[in-house]
Amino acid sequence: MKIASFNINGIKARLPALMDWLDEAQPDVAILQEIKSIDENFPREVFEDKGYNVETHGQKSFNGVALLSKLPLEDVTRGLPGDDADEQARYIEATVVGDHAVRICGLYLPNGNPVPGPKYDYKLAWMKRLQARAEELLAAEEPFLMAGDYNIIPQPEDAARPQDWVEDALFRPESREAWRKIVNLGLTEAFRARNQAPEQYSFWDFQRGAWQRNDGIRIDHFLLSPECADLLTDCQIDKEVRGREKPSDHVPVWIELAA
DNA sequence: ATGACAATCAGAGATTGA
Repeated sequence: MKIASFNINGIKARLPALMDWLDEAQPDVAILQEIKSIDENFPREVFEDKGYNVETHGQKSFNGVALLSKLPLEDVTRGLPGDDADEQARYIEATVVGDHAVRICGLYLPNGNPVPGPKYDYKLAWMKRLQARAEELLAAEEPFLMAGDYNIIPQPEDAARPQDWVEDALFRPESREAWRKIVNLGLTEAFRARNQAPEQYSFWDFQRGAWQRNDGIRIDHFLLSPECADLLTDCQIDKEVRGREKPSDHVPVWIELAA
């Protein structure tokens, strides 16, 4: 089963690029972030015509996540537990049943800039809630994954110019500590489990010719439960997508599971 | 210190992103 994550930066603006990528990459499941659309305006029919089931958790203008799946999406829940007052659409869960049942958690973790400030406080609080959700799911001892745009640069080697990010919410010590606390619950970061190569990025800023200079960062991740990590057979980044017509600033990351 | 770039909503320019 091929499961991909892609921050598309606007479903309306990215529809042609997204359709082209789906046609060639043929993921069984696509976890999308930043649809920037309310549910009613998401073009679900064009994906259903390709054989995908569609579940969205959108909001007006900003954020918004979605799941596309060739297998049925079961027990869908929207929103990250732990704060009923949180109105930002950044989290969706569903179960996909192939050879194994896998709980899919799609997330768009807050950016958190500027630091310090309320946006950074919100990021760290959101990560605590994500940790709590991971602890709940781990207790079941079943396959699950949390994937999406984490807005976290885990290590210096995950940035072309780490010195540029030391004061940034994506790389601050508090951010990376919160990330490590989640990983250290016993989750496997899929990409580094299979690839130690340098200069592997998933985001290049639109500005200053970042793509042309390969000035990127790796901030889109898959975290796998032990039972899910045992099924992992591959993890790759579709880097070339960034060089196409009207691209997102992120590119797809995908895993292959023996599921 | 600022702006560079893109998307959204709205119908200009502010807001957000990373």
